[in-house]
Amino acid sequence: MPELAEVAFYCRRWSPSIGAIVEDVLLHADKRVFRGHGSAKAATLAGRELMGRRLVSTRTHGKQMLHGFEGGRWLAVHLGMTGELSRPLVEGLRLGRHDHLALRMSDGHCLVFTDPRQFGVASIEVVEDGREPDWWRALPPEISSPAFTRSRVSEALRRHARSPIKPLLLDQAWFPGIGNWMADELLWRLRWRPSALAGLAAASPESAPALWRETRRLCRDALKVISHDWGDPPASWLFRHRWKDGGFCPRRSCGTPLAREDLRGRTTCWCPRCQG
DNA sequence: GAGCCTGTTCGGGC
DNA sequence: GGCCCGAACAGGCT
Repeated sequence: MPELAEVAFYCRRWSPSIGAIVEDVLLHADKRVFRGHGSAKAATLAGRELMGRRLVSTRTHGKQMLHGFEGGRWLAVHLGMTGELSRPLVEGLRLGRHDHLALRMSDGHCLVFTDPRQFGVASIEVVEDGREPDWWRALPPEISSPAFTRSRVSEALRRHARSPIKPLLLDQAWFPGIGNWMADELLWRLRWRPSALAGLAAASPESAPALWRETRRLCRDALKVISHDWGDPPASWLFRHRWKDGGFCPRRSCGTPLAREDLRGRTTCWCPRCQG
């Protein structure tokens, strides 16, 4: 599921345990989600670094999450396609076969990372200088940040002029947090055809500012609706109509049957009339 | 049983 | 080197 707003939603689930101490670490080190550590033994050793440490922060950056513990211990989580975070009570808890990491906390809750398909990643690291890990500080500007500028959007369009616009929107180096449904929503709002080359947009002076504005607006809207309680976006969004064949364009006075096809390996939904 | 899938990475080709 | 593309990863759900 997780794109920007869903990631924020899951991250928020752990934050009530900020201030609590890790009393036990259950880690299935041989699982694929710990591939960043190189070996199961290394993953187990890294997991031990969290023992006895207090959770001090949780944050997101696009689809990335970073949980900070005392003493420069960090737990990074990427949810991949099917990852989730939960915070059940320790009492009576039985872990499932896809619960790869569970931190038993001193507040009586367990911080659990689940991911059946294991496209997600969990990794633990120690950073002695008291700062966040280097790779985290090197992430591209978040869409909601001032560093995400019109000229950056314009540069993305220019640099990838020969790529269809939709795959470019999925590029986390330029649009961190945008995933498949957000990309479709954005293009539908802009009335751009997903297969149109980015260079076409780059050629028109209004395009980059429009894309910049709508991207920021969509992120804001999605966070508002989804990140607090996983609310469904309103029926006026493409979101509600794009999941299976047979949907209709929700734009007032359109109602055209939506097209749904594979583009570069990703299901893509658009309105053939509005996005002609 | 077959097909589908809200993500990322890697190797091949141009 | 830069960029574009398809394949691969895995398991639950329809």
